[in-house]
Amino acid sequence: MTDFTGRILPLLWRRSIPAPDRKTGRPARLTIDDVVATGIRVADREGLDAASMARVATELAVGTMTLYGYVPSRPELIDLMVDEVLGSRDLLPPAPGDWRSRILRYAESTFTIYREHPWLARTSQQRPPIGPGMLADREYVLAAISSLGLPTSMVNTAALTIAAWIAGAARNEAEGILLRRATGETNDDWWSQRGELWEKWFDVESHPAMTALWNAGGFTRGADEQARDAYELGLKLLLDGIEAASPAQQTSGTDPRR
Amino acid sequence: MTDFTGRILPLLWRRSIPAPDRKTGRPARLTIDDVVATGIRVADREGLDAASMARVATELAVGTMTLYGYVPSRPELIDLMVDEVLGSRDLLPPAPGDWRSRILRYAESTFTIYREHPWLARTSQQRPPIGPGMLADREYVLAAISSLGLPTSMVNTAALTIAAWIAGAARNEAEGILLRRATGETNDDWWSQRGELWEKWFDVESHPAMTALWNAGGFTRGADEQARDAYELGLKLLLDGIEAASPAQQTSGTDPRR
DNA sequence: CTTCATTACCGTACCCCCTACGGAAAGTGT
DNA sequence: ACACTTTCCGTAGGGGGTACGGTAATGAAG
Repeated sequence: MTDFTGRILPLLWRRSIPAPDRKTGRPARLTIDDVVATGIRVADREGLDAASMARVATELAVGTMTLYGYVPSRPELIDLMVDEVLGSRDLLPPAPGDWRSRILRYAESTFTIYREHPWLARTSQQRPPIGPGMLADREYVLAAISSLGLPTSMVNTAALTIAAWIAGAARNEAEGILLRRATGETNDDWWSQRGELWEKWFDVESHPAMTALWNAGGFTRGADEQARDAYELGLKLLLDGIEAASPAQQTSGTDPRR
Repeated sequence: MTDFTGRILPLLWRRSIPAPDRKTGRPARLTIDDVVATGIRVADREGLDAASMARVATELAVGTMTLYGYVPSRPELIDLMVDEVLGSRDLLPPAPGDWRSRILRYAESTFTIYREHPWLARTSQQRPPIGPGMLADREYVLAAISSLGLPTSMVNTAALTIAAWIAGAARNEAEGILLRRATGETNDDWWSQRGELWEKWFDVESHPAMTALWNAGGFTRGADEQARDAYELGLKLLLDGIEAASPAQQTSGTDPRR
């Protein structure tokens, strides 16, 4: 079978390479894409942990060890799943309009994939799989930022800032979805259940700011709404600040949304 | 032994409650604090996965199942570890100075605990353990924001925004530490290893913005430096934006740092 | 001092996971 | 029919979490 010597890149970029087209030997029953797609399907429905080697193999009606002929090990399978999902976004061709609406489209798309594949929230951001999907993602953000005319040294910084904010919010939402599935209660259910016990242990004396804000009605919105508010505030501040740092503002006036 | 009926709050708040002081029966060899402290110690040194029930028990020279007399199950142990660590910060009494320096102190402190306990990056942000440590954390941020005089409806939103940005950056850094430990290579090592293969698979045509930025020297800084730059840019923009939204600016002029 | 009630300790067993190894199986070409 | 190549996968070994039920250690009562 294929010899993976610690390298996952040929697998990530397998579609850029002509298939080896073997003539001899026992024909394979599956393709890598079958394995990756099944992993994604199981993870979508039952979470990342459920997408075990044994489970994916069973789903494909194949022995567990057969998968190791397609993929070096489970971590690599997960990398392939991540890149596959990132590559499934319809970001290209670049959205028309100014940079802001392009970023907003990116944000929408990011939230969408995290909602469809909430297990993404449990994969590492550092050292992502360097495959076509992930690069297309970066390219889109960089293209949007580049149109601003920022100094070169700031372009990637600004892109990382915006992407990190959006991904963080999407991950938080996805984490909430996972927890709702796992526990059967929503975030708001959960917080209000604890609310009952606040009376019992919460020490008013040592939490004056929190108490004051509570009494002033500063906690009336639900947890999910608060998270949304924070996301939108942060995004607005970051976009405004970056736009203000650019020499030539193409859009004048304040942003019409909100 | 103690009967946990699905409730972890009494464990989190155990220090606010007088010990039951049993007179009869076999005396316990351990305390919950022993178990939690050992869990933290193991996780600090070898990662969250290493802090298994079996391992923590061995460390305490006790049978695995003995731990279940102190803690309902492993997830609860981890919650207790998280709250313990959050509570170990020296945030109180509130730092002197304006709100900005208070937030910067919070940020420093957050980075410190994530560096000392990088496994925190692998614990959920949504639905954190509602214990004394986590509440003290929130209280500090709310107190700092409150001094700004923002409209009530915006206080918690601003606090969440800032806390989320800081925690996200601290988590990213911590994730890097975990990966360095696990793989033995730094982030920059890792990226430069991949760099060799860019020539092989990267398609210049479909990544014009990235290619242009590369040629302009926009990727000369290392991955960790880029992440730091992005963190600092984001923090500055968020703080500036929030300050600008407050009616009474106590500090006038631009911020002296940078 | 014995016995009992109470509490804590923990060995065993079951189920699930990942994966190294090596032999069996299923094709092609001769 | 045979060799050759490639794929399939059973077995086994090392982890992990935790339910169950028996055993050990104490204070109190007799």
